[in-house]
Amino acid sequence: MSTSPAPARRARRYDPGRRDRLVATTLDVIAENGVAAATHRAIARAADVPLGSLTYHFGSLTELLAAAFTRHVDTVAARFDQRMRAAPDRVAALEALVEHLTGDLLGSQRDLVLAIELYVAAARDPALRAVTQDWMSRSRRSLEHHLDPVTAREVDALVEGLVLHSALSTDPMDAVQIRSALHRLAG
Amino acid sequence: MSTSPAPARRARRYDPGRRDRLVATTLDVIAENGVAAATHRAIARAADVPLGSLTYHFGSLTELLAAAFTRHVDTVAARFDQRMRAAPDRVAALEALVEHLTGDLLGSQRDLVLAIELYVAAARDPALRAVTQDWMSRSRRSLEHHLDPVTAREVDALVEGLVLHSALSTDPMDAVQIRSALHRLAG
DNA sequence: ACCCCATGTGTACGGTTGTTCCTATGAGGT
DNA sequence: ACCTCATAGGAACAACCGTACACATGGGGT
Repeated sequence: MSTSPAPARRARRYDPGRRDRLVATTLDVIAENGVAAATHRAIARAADVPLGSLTYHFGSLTELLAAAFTRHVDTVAARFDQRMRAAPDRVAALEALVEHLTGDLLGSQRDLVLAIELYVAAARDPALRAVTQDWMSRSRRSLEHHLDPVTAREVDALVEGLVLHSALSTDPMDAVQIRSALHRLAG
Repeated sequence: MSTSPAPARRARRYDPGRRDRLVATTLDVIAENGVAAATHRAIARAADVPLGSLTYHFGSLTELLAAAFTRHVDTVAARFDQRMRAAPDRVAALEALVEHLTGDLLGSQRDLVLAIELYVAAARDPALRAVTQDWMSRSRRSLEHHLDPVTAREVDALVEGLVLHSALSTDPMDAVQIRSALHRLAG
């Protein structure tokens, strides 16, 4: 009778790096079910931590969401900048962009969803808009390695539109169409 | 003592067209505070009707939101198609598009917000995605009056990106830049 | 004139949310 | 060995939500 008195007592203790893990889990939850479903409880469940742990590590839910999106933007922006920087010339840069779009972005449903969800969050919460703007400016700066500022801006807008279309449309553009559009705009 | 027994009793009765008014009010609330804030109670307050009236006229909140977005998309799509159809040739169509963007869309914060909020709603609710897709296909068909299908599609994506940028960015593109980008893509 | 039912109205319910708060615990400095 | 405080843990709260429902009311067909 007294062998197991506590009903599945949580033994977890001393969990360094939990803060980081919470940020990562938050991204997973957003990618899986959207920002709207990224509640304290859903994240706590996914990370297998008690509810109170969230508000201990992050002052508010918005703060946690901002941390998560910031991490994601950092990852994607760094990868993108590296690709653009690695291209030897304008033509190679455009091809790298096509690859980035068709391979990484439109290929992985996860990144696509996260992009849209960031727009959603930014549209709703001014505190998160800073993250979106950071993403947009970094994206533009990466493009400017091989494109003049004006063209970079136009290409950036087109890319944003392509992502949106791909996420919400039933028949997204394929690589050939995307390459053609980019070359027409920047070629 | 008995002169005013009921505390501000609502005298309203017999309100034909209330259903339509609810749809219009819903759009106002969305434009003002976003889909996230478009709750039964907020809409009821804005339309000055009791809470129960909403669920009487619309089976669910999603149904009401869909009706509102549908009305908005109908309005904008009709206006846009008329503009495109009225243009005598390709060049005039592009100029009309510039006007549509700079004048109507980017000019009125309301339409801009509603566009974004529709994306938001569509991203979250599958039932609303049909409205977004309807908008996208109608928009493309309007462009096809003077543009070949491939170009129309590319322009459509660019326009969507421009709208997104304008809504979320701090320094949106001006008419000159937009015209230049469109001509490079479709000129 | 009368009745019916579409419409209007107010309230209540069950559920979920963000956040607060109190208590427990053990790793690290002394 | 001991004390301390950053962290872990769980319960509670007030606010809000969508929806259901019971009841009033009067316009329009008869």
